Amino acid sequence: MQLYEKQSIKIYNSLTGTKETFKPINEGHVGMYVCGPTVYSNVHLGNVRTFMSFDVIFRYLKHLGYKVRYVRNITDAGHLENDADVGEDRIAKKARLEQIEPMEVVQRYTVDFHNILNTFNFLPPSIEPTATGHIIEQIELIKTIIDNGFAYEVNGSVYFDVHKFNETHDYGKLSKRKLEDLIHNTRELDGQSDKKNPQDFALWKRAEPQHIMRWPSPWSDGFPGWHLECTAMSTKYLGEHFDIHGGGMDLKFPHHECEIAQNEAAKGQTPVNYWMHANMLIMNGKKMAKSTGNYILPNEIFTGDNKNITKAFAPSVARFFMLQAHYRSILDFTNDGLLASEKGFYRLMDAINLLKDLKASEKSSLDINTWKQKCYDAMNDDFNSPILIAHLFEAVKYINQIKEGSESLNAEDLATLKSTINAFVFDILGLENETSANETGTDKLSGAVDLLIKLRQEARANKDFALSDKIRDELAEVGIQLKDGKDGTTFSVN
RNA sequence: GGCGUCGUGGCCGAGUGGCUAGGCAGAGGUCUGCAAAACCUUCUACAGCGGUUCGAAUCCGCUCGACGCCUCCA
Repeated sequence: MQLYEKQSIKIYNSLTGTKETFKPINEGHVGMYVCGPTVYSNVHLGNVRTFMSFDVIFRYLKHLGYKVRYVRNITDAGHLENDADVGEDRIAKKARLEQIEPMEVVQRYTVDFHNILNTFNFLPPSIEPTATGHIIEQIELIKTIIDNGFAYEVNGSVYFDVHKFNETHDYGKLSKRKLEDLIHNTRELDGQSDKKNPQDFALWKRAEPQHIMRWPSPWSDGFPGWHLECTAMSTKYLGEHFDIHGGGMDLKFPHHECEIAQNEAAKGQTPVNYWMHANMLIMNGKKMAKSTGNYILPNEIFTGDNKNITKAFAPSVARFFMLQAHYRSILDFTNDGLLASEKGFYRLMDAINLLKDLKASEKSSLDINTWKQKCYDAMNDDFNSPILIAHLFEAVKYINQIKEGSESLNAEDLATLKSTINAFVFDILGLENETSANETGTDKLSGAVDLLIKLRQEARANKDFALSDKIRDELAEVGIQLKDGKDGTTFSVN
């Protein structure tokens, strides 16, 4: 029996605006697609937050025993800089500015992206396809959409006919927009356009002569449109109809709306059962923007080399900070918030480090199974990591109380506590125990500190408090804190 | 302007039609040679104005504000 047969998940579906009980198309299997980054610059911290939300969702689904195929693409083909139908794509622009090949840009920032995600302890997705690796699939998809009458060719470019599509389908159902409103609100753009209507979007663009990234197609030497790759790759690896599609809130319109339209136009069915959108990350109460300095690169969190923070933070601290907010809430990234999370995080880790020394009793005074189910209930309720963390702090209290002898657990309950807390903290939230990360050093260190603890104990027995305090205070200065308890002294490295 | 997502105590952040979120910070206590840690107890809330209801911070309406998309930016 798999865990998912006992734990019923509810997911907030952006399409319907309600929480729905999750039921996969094929029992025991989950197909999940998340829109990945465009690799033309360092990955945005907000993007990291979005992917972190789905990393935890991926981890939890796997924990429940689902066989999950998690597809997250890399956009390496470049998009037009605006919808005005003119201008160069973002990757080509970056390449021109830095005087390197477009694929060098792609390579550099793909490596950077993977490095950052590894540092944050992300699990790699099952498949990480690239847009340039699926040009043929995209061309085939365009052909189908043209054949079905929902796209037209003009001067070597192909556009999706939104007005035609809307006659028989509902364009705007995800973002709750009406085509009439879109028409009414569309601005007049200066550049001349081949489009029949401003709401139409490109499926294929003819490349200008200076455009480096280009592929042959039945219509022109050119490149695929902005929204097409996700449709092509999700269909290829997850099928025409799959379970979960995720991404940042900012992608809801037009990107995801267009994906739905492309799928319905090409395959005649809506592609996704559960649409999930992660909310934005802001900083100091405002939108992050390079131009105003209200900005931080993910890497600068680890080095502390940014004026918006006062010190460096461990990757797990930043991860813990982000997971203390629900994925559908706007999260404000602040130095004070990080400092508070850091203290809480290390308190959690200290308690976990105490677990291995806890001794089982004859009887249990705590109801561990109820607590365990509360942890599952939290994650089952639309992956509510903040509630889960609240329950984990409940366990911190348990652990400290057991250590002090005011509460007790029998062997079976103690084992349940250990396995549950390890599963949720490390496997599901993906945190790392920073304090004992380098095990080899820790063994030697603990031997040395244990000796100092023994010397201090002797000094205290002899009422030589000057010496005992010297040992305690000087260890504290190098970041080793002694903790006197009923059963002797332990220490933690900060 | 349109469409979304929101607006919770000193700070961060959950949740909910009537019953403790949690973290950080503050206060008191237990323990300690003194501290720290830990444990116990505890003070600050639900943007504003109306309405529905026996009862709303929770539902509805309006106002104000924030953030996102509509327009390059995750």
